[in-house]
Amino acid sequence: MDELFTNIGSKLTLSQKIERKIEAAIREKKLPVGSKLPTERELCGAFGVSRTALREALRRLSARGLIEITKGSGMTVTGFKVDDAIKTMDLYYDMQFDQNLIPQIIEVRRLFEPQIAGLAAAQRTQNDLSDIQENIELFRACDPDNIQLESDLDNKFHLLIARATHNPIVQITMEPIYSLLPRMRNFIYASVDDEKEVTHESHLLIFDAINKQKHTDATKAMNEHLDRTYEIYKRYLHTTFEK
Amino acid sequence: MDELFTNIGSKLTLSQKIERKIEAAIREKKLPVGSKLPTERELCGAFGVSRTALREALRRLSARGLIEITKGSGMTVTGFKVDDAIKTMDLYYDMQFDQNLIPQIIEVRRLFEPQIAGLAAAQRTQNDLSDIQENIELFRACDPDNIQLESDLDNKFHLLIARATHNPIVQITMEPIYSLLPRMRNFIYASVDDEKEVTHESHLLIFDAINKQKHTDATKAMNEHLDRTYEIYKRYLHTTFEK
DNA sequence: ACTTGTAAGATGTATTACAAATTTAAACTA
DNA sequence: TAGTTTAAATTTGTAATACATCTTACAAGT
Repeated sequence: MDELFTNIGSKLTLSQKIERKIEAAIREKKLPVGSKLPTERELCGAFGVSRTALREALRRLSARGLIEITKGSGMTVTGFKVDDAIKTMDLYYDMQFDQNLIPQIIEVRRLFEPQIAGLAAAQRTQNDLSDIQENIELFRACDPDNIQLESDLDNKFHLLIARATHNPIVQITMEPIYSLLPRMRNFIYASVDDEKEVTHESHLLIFDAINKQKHTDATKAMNEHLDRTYEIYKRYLHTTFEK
Repeated sequence: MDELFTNIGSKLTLSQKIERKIEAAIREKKLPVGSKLPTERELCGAFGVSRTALREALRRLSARGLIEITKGSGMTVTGFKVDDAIKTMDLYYDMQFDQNLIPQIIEVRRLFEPQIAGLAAAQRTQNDLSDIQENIELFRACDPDNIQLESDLDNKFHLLIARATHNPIVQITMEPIYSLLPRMRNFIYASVDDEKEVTHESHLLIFDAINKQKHTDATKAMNEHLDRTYEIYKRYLHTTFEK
């Protein structure tokens, strides 16, 4: 009797059923991206439900990034672009943020970023190069006492390289991680003295390889750069907890 | 007059303001995961808004996976776990799915999976090993005419290795990709003849390296395995479009 | 041609009422 | 007393109506 009588009533609320119907229509391109949805009144009539139930379904869809609602104007199908996915990942990392997420993030960076640098060397455009170069210059020129700006620029450097791959999946994977790094600054970045000079040199090396489209060199340079970050992290753990 | 008269109204709807307030409370752990929210009526009183506006805010939060609403019972703060993030990524890939997503996915796999195999060699447990071994055995024994099962097992193999890293970020990155692969089967997998034997051999090689915790060998074996996949893909493109 | 005013149409919010599910506690039975 | 049933109270879900606010289009006026 366990398996027999389960799942009879769908247990979904009416507004959830409506949500799924519209979502399915969007996924199947029956409602193509950019098209306008019928008005609320029309949809109420079509589904045969009250405006309350319909609107709650629409709120769900807009919260998830599937549609966009403009007061006075109407509703349009919005595609669900890279930024929506990145925001969701941001939320995830925010909720999961704790001490033991840090080693996991470092692990992923050491795993992926050298490869990313290698791909960037192959795919980068002139725009990418000038963006990275500008970032390096800003980093070099910034006040050594301004730890916040310094580490922000450092993160931006890695972000720009990820974007230079021109692969949106790489972006979605890495951008939420970079936006999380500022919160780890107190754990890692601040504990070093002559950090800035060494970082600047590393960045130059990486940029040079990407500029010259030397795939292997870029991978290697990024690898060594992150190895140093890891050493700093380990040193921090040592000085803080071991005593 | 440029700076003076800009940005007066926040342009956020009331329900969006409410959504952000509650979201902030959750992110700041003022509403810890697992705790129950006040009832709708209480929240209406607290915020001084109508039930309509409040409920639309709550619909948004539940759609995004931040809270769970149970009819008759109440509302609780849910964790926003790995599965929520994966579902979002699934939606993204579903919406972006087109011809040129395929090369991007292949690119990411060739970029990341060898590294993942290397990490798996270091982190795998006995459970991981037996799971992978079972998968290999099922693959070997499956009917060669059952293309569907065959490619599902193939995907599962790679999924198990990603899990063997025991790094949730790796999971979130790769799992949505694997769940997308079945839709690419028609594009890639089916066009090969003696695919199964070769795949089986490759999988054995990779497993062996992971089993013996040989980091470099695992990376290399996975690399070669994916190179072959890429060759198949190129061959498919050639035979299909070029003529 | 440009600005302003007006009306129509769309989404946003408020209110009231009731339906349906769950929880709680009382009443009842063995 | 322990367990079960019943009933009431609580909570979320849906409906219906009214009005507010924003957008757009178009007409009117300068």
